[in-house]
Amino acid sequence: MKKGQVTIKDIAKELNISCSTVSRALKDFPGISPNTRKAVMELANKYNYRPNSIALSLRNQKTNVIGVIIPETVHFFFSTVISGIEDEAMKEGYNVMICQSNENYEREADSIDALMSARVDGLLVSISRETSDLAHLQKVVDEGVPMVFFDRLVEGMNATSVIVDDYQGAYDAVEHLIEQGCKSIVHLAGPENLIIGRKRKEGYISALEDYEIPIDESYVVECRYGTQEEAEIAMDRLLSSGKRIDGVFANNDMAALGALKAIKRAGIAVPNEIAIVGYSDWHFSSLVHPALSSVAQPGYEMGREAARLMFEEINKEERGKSVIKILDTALVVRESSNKASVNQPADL
Amino acid sequence: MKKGQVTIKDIAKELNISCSTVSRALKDFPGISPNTRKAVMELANKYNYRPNSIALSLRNQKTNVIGVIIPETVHFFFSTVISGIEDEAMKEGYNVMICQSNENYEREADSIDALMSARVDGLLVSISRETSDLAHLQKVVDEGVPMVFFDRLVEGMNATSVIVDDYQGAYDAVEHLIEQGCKSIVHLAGPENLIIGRKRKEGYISALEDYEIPIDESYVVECRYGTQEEAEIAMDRLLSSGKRIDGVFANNDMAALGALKAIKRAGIAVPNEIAIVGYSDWHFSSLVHPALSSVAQPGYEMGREAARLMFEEINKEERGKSVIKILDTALVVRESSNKASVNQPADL
DNA sequence: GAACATTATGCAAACGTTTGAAACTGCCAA
DNA sequence: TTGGCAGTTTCAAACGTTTGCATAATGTTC
Repeated sequence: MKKGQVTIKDIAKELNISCSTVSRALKDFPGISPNTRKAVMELANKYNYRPNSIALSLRNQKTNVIGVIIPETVHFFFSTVISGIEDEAMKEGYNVMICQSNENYEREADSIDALMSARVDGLLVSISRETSDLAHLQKVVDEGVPMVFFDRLVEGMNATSVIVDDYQGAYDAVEHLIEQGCKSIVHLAGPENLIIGRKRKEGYISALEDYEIPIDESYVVECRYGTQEEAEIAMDRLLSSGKRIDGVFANNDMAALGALKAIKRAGIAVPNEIAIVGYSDWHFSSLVHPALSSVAQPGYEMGREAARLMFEEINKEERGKSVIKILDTALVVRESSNKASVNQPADL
Repeated sequence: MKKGQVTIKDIAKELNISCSTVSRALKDFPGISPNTRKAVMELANKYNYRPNSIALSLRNQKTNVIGVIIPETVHFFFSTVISGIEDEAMKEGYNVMICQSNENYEREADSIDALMSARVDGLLVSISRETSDLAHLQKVVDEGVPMVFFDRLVEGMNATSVIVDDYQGAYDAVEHLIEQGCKSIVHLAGPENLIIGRKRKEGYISALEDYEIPIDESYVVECRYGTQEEAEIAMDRLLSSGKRIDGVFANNDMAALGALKAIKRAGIAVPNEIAIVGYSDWHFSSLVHPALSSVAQPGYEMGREAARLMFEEINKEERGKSVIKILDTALVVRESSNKASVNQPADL
């Protein structure tokens, strides 16, 4: 027996008929005699024939593959996005090619090249933290390949995007802290070059303004890498500065956790003396002690929505104008910011 | 300008030369005049020419794509495996197509079909919990497509696999509990149909035997789904049964966490009255309170190793005999099982 | 000025599939 | 006998690329 998978040719040869006939028999085209059809079907079944997607792609100029570029796969939020993309793609009969940029510009550009070479029908991208030069992305647009950004909005590029309402999420979080009685709220901010971080900071500031709390820039500390250690150090410094602090709003949960650690080590009670709210509602947030309040982002929904918008673009003839879809966040209040909860025994 | 990406044909037409010449010029073949080469290169650059992988795949009968089938992407361990696979694949110039089975047999079979249709050069598979019929996998082997299993060994199929030494990992964990003075150790076991779970149970039993602790089957409770809630209920039941219990070895960290919750709610001290060790060392394990001891599995390494074995198989002519690569686990001792630590203030 | 070597280029087939058009088989009617 | 028609089937081209072989154009040699 021949190696590899069976092709239409193999079937044609074995039955002594032409490829065209086999092709038509396989798809119930009119004008094929019942006998021929039956013989073809049987052989196809016997040899487990599967249409060669590569050949189809070449002929149809369509691969039914979408490419995904994501900063890291090992990240609770992004893994939920992938899951959403995958589910939606499978439903639509698309395969998904994944590349992780590891937050590295070079690798992002290389990955885009690889995916473009693979002639993906569309690209779902969340740009790396490092990326500021947009040439590689512009090329994609110029060549007419639909592209949808998710989670991280790209400035200077008018493209369809799915993001979360970071401003509102942050506003809600800070408002909640204020309602809990906080007046001196620290913000562990994200890096300045990601819109995401800036929007959250804006939400923080607006909330303070709306409640007539004076804004003190020294209460805003940039945590560039968003790691636990970085936040811990930043928090230590703030605590030992002697400033009055009764609330912390962190740009992400890892930072919130770092802050929590520093605060506990300093012997300060959470949430009673300092209340904390994080951002992203990572998997671990509900599991630490005290359980961390956080702003939940709908990752799975984001993945599905981004894929959906992509398929819309793929299916329509002319390029429509780009949409920005904003998904709502949900503030999840847990022990770390809920002063009413502290008299109950802390659970986990 | 023509829509879509530029092809060799486009360049050939514009320069009034043949495709062959362009093709050869692009890859520095001998026998092309410097002038022609230069003209081709310039145009290729100008139009951002990228070889069409689809056409290449068809011609070379090789796609440079590997397929990955994974139970879920939203899972700390699996996401690290994906990361390892992706890094290794990119290094070797391969793209990665990912399908998640969501632990569903039907979907797993469909995904395999889709990937085979896409003519992937190899398949990396971690089978779903549900899978017991292996016909879909056997077909892959029969058609000569290299396949490597990871994490979950497939019985009745002699295939290259990368797994973790579950027996030893479990043995180490239970031995550690015994060394901490535990004598009545509960095992929250995994589902019987996954080898993984059975191996861990064997490790548990061997450790008890080696230390001459009598084995009581009622101390082994199957947690089919491995959720926190399931384990919590199981633990509640065990605690209220009046049995003496001073240690828990759980089949995974979620179950360990469920047990921890139940135990704390019952007012029993961890680790002093009951010590707990989980399995997998999920991201959250170090973050809960008390921090959970766990058996760490090298997910990233597993991904890389599986990919590496796959490329080896792809590159050699005849199918070699299948290897089973066993990676070592590492016991990470934290507060939940370290009685020496309890006098120090619990951190987080 | 014929024979030949060298250099640069083109032709055609192949990979697997689809599809419009052409062609072949019977068969019936004019 | 010819024409026409339906029912089947085949041909050929196309998608983008590579590559063995053929060919063209030029230069070199006796």
